[in-house]
Amino acid sequence: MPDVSIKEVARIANVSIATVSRCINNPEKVTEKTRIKVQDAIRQTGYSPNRLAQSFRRGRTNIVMVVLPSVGDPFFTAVMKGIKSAATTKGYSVLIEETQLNTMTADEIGAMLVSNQTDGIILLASMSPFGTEILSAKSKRRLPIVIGCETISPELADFPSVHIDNIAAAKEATNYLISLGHKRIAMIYGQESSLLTKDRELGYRAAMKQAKLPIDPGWVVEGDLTITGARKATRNLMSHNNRPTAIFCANDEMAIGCLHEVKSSGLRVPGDISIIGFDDIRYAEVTDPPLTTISQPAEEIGERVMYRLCRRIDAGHGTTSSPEIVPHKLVIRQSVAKPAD
Amino acid sequence: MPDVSIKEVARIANVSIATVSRCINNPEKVTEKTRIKVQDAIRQTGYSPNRLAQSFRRGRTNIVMVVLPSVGDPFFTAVMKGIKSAATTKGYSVLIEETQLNTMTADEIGAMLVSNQTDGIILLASMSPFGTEILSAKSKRRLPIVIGCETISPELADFPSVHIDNIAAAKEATNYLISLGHKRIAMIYGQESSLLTKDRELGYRAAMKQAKLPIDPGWVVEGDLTITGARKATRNLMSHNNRPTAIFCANDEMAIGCLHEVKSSGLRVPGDISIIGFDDIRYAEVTDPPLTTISQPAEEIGERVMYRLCRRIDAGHGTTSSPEIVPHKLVIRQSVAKPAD
DNA sequence: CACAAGATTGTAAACGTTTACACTCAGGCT
DNA sequence: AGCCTGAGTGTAAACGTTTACAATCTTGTG
Repeated sequence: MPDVSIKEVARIANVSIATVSRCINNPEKVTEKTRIKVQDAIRQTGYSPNRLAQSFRRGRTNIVMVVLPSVGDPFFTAVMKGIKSAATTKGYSVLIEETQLNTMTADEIGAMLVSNQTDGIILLASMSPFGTEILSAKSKRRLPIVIGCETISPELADFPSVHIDNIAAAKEATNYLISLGHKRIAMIYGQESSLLTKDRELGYRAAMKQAKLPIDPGWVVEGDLTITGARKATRNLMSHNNRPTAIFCANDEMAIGCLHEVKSSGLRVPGDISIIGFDDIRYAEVTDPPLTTISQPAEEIGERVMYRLCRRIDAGHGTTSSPEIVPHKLVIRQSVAKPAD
Repeated sequence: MPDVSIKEVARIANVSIATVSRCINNPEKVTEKTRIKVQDAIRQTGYSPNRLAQSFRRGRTNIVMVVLPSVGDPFFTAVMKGIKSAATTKGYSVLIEETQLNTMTADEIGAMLVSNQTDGIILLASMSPFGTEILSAKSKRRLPIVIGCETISPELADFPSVHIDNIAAAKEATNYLISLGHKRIAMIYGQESSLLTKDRELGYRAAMKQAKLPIDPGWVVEGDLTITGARKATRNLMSHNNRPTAIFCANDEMAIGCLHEVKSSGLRVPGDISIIGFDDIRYAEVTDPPLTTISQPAEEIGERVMYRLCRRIDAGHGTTSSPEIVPHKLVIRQSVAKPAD
């Protein structure tokens, strides 16, 4: 049985195609008798509506796109989990695009936004290069966009967003190190372009300033959010003549790389160097030593951001666009101790 | 400027809509003069074709769906990377579905297969429960499906697939332990339902048999492919009265959990217990000690499987469906040593 | 019993493309 | 000049839905 359309069902059930359509979409508008007739015909033919035609007619695909830095990052996959679970209950499928992969140029993403292949977009990556692209796309066709995890750049300010208070969280992490007596505290941040990372750096600097601790410029290094990037950054830190006693990493992925590198340089963690991460990915508790880190409610962020998107899709731009701040938490494990000296 | 359709462009360029369409899709069938006229009109109006209408008309979405056990698993995300890179060069978007998440029932996946929202499917999860669903869907509408990583179950035998030789690889891993003198070798496998895991167990058993080493039934335990599952399994193994000297884990994720559990029980790796993993995820080299494991060319598998799918989509079912075996490699790091006794 | 009102169903248009087919027109041939 | 060819273009149908509107049926009421 090849393509069976609504017409065939109508013929078999001996009703009009309109009735079949109503049977499926507004069953309450149809007599029980005909409903049964039609359902029988549907079963008989194995009919299922052509989604392409539906999408076309309704102007809705029930697909949303999520743009993230990397599907490999356990933190973002945790967020994805929340997104997908919400998406499923709302009847959406999820299309994934990575920015890291360079798989799509700004133009292509822009094109995707415009050519309504998707009903809405969740941005988990700041994508500064895409900023303008998005804005122009948005004005062309008011495509619902919401932003997750990232603090929003001024140009995107009128999009709804869901995230923790990155500045406060980073401050808390740094303060924890300070409270234990650390004075020489380094930080490995992400890419220059990442706002999220910028905020965490801001928090770190604020905490240091408040404690009146100086920051050696050589202590603040870029790690591009990957293990390998962090290892390289850590090597630099280790060879620094004014070596820090603690390192704050802007995400756990980097903290894992950092941890490994410190240990393989012969130093002990936390004996010689304390390390604190960010995100609380699931590997954080099985590192050696288990990682002290800032925990984000990743899955919850995902759910909320998806529900927020749904509201945008349904209600248009009438909805509020104020940022939604979710709580973070300092999780104390064993990678941080008092400084030796 | 709201929705501008091909009609508007035609009006402005003073040609028929057919000509506009041809200008876009078959520029060579149109005079240079009209081509310029039309392109001007397109620029002027900011027109971009309605993808929904295109999809509907052409019966093609240029979207493929990949079904995997969990987006969180670094191995599968590595495969995804390959898939996405190939997909992009071929002009496809990628839709992700997880089986683990239970986000979709078999019925829903079946429905998705049938209602041609996607042009094809890549299965990275064996999904035994979906087997029949898929088959029926396949017969209803010959939807291109290819299978990656998994060995294929008999019922899916006529689908193309790309994977390593899991049996041989597991055998190699086990033989490596045996060659170092281990005699009491345990295995933590995945879910019962996972064929992939079944094959690895087969390889393990074959190697043990060949070496004439007995397998204590208590040595072969289920770990459901997650860190926590593996930790639980490891605790069982540790408390076994005939404790193994080496543990073969069916994936690295579990090996990481296993490693952590062994160490926190006070035993040393590899001093007291050797651990070998499978997949060579990126965390494998930063564990303590770095993990000896079987490496799979994950990204390559992803690319190949995607290209294979493209061929299926283009050529229909005429294409070959023989499995494509890619090479694996034993990566020796430091989690395995000679047994103490 | 007739009629109004409301519930149910049918008719047909519309969504924006692509494409088979028909048509026009220029230029080269006999 | 008439004819043929082929390139370029236009006309109109088709894809499978949804839905406004019209038509019909049912039911309750005067």
